[in-house]
Parts: sequence; C-alpha cells; structure tokens
Amino acid sequence: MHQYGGMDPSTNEDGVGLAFALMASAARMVERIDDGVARRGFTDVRPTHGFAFAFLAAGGGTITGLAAHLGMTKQAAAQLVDEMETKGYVRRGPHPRDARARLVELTDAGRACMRAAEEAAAEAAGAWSGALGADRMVRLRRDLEHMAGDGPLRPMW
Amino acid sequence: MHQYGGMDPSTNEDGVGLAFALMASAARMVERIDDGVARRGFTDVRPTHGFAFAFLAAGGGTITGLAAHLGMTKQAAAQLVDEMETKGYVRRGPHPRDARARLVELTDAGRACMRAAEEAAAEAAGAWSGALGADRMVRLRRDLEHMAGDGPLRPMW
DNA sequence: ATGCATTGGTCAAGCCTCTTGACCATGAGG
DNA sequence: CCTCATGGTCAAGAGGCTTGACCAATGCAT
Repeated sequence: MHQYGGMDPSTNEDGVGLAFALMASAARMVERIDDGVARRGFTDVRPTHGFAFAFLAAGGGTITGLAAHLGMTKQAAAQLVDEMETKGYVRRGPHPRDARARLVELTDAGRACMRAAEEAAAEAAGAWSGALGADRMVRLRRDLEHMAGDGPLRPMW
Repeated sequence: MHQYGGMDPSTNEDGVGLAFALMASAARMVERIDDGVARRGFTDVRPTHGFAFAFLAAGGGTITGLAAHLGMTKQAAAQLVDEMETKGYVRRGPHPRDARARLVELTDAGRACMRAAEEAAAEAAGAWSGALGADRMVRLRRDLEHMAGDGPLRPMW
C-alpha cells in the first residue's frame, strides 16, 4: 500500500472521478475552441498552433524560446513555424539584438486567428457559464488555476 | 463580430483564462497520474493505456468496441491491444457469442496497473484537496462533470 | 435454405508530428 | 584570440495514427 495523503482507499474512486471529469472537460473545451476557430474560417490550424500564437503574441519570440515554451525540441518548433509561415500566420525576420537568432512574429492573419480562438473560448465559457452561473464559474476558474500552478503549459492536442 | 452568448468582447479574456486553466490542470493531472503509476513500477504504460484499461475493466470488450470508445480506428486499437498483450496487461480469448470477435480481457497485471493508476489519481486529488478543502473539491468535480457532459472520452496524451 | 449486405478483425502501406544526431554561425567571457 | 555556449538548420528515423483492401462469420430477407 502506498501513501497518498493518508486517504482511505475507498476514496480512490473520487480521485478517478475528478481525473476523468478534468480530462473530459478539457477535451470538450479544446474541441469547442477548435470547432469555433474552424467556423470562423481558420480550418488549417491545430490546437498546438494556438499555444504557439499565445507565446508569440507579445512581441514575437525565437525558435528556441518557442520550443522551451511548448516543451518540444527546437527542430519541432522550427517545423511548426515553417508550417505557420507557409500558411501566412507568422513571419520570420532578423533579430534586433542577436544575429544568430531570427525573430518570429505574428502577421495580421495570425492575430486574426488568435482573436478567433479567443472568441471561441469565450463562446464555450459563456455556454458553461450560462448553465452553471457566473459566480460558480469564477470559483471554478480560480480553483483550476490553483491546480494548474505556474509551470509551463505543454500542448497535448 | 460573431455571436457567443451575447457576451461583451472584453470578457474574451475570461474564456481564454478558463480554457488555459482547464488545459493546464488537466495536463498536471495526467502528469501526476503517469508519474505515480511509474513510481509504482509500471514504467511501460502511457496515459492512453489507462483509457483502454477503464473500458476493459468491466468484463472485457472487443477491438471494435475499444476503438469506438477511444475514438480511433480499429487498426489502431488492435495495435494498442497487441502492445498491451505483449506487455502482459491483457489477454485475447474467444468471444462467447460471436466467432468473428475476440474478447480482450485484463490480466492480473492489467488490474494491478489499473489499481496503481487509481491510487495515483487519488494521491493527486488528495494533494489538491488538501490545499483547496474537501467541500470545494466536491463542487469542483461536480461542475467539471457538468462541463464534460456524457460524450465519449477520447485520449489525447 | 440461400443470397447478400453488415460487422469483427487483420495485413500492408503511408502520413504526420515529433525525436535524435550532426553540423554551422554568431556570441560572450577568459 | 581561443574556447565554449547558444540559435538555427539539415537529415534520418521512430511512434502512433490513418486509409485501403481484404477475409471470415453473422444475420436478415427473402
């Protein structure tokens, strides 16, 4: 028998229930956002791109920085940027302070796509808020943020 | 401008915040469970296997059923079962009522691995419960279950 | 009974995203 | 300077999934 906070084994089911609820609701959220983004005309982006957009939104970033943020190798990040550049969401330029590096920035299309994702997220949250009530929604988000901690957010979709 | 429940655009940020909190906490949960399962000696299983275990736990199932439950093709499910069979977590036998089908069942090792996952989930939930308080934890789970709905739970890890 | 579309499963090939490994160019500190 | 760390790229390959073709058992309707 292992230690897990001195809990009674009969509470295993509670942990499992919470885990499933968490994973399922996160999955629904991703589905809804992806769907909403597609309905707004951006059919060639995947959830991972959203995480990249979020990182690049504030003034752009480097391949290496993006890789660290997404928890992947810089080769994979470079490939992702290649793809986004081809699709017109991102632009590579010289880095102002480091000739080795290249600054990756969102284009207008990239920002438009990000706004679409934000709208889709708000739409999804609004639907749940309508069912749960705004105050419960606020608590929910606060509790989730506590569980999430400050660590990096790796995409897994 | 699109419709999303008549919300003010300034609330976009709330939707995004909720979405990130949801995805990050789900990711943490998966990490913790995966880690706890590994610490209990099962180092050759991935999160996806857990979803398969959960489906097979109640009397076993068929490849096709598993595929539907996991939201993947039956070829992919068959491959997953091959792997779990090789690792000793699962056993293929004849199906009692259909000679075409083969019944996939958990072995003792499979059940032991599932218990390890349940313990790890309870451990993770316990840690959060200790910080948030049991009553908030109950509300959290209930609200999440509401968001999750009844649809199938596709693994994405 | 028999004919035939349906369903469970497998084999084979390929795709997509990510990884590992090797490498070049610039930067930074002694 | 010389050296090592760092940003980026090229090349090859692994892993987990898909599509496509196929066989065998089923079950329903003649």
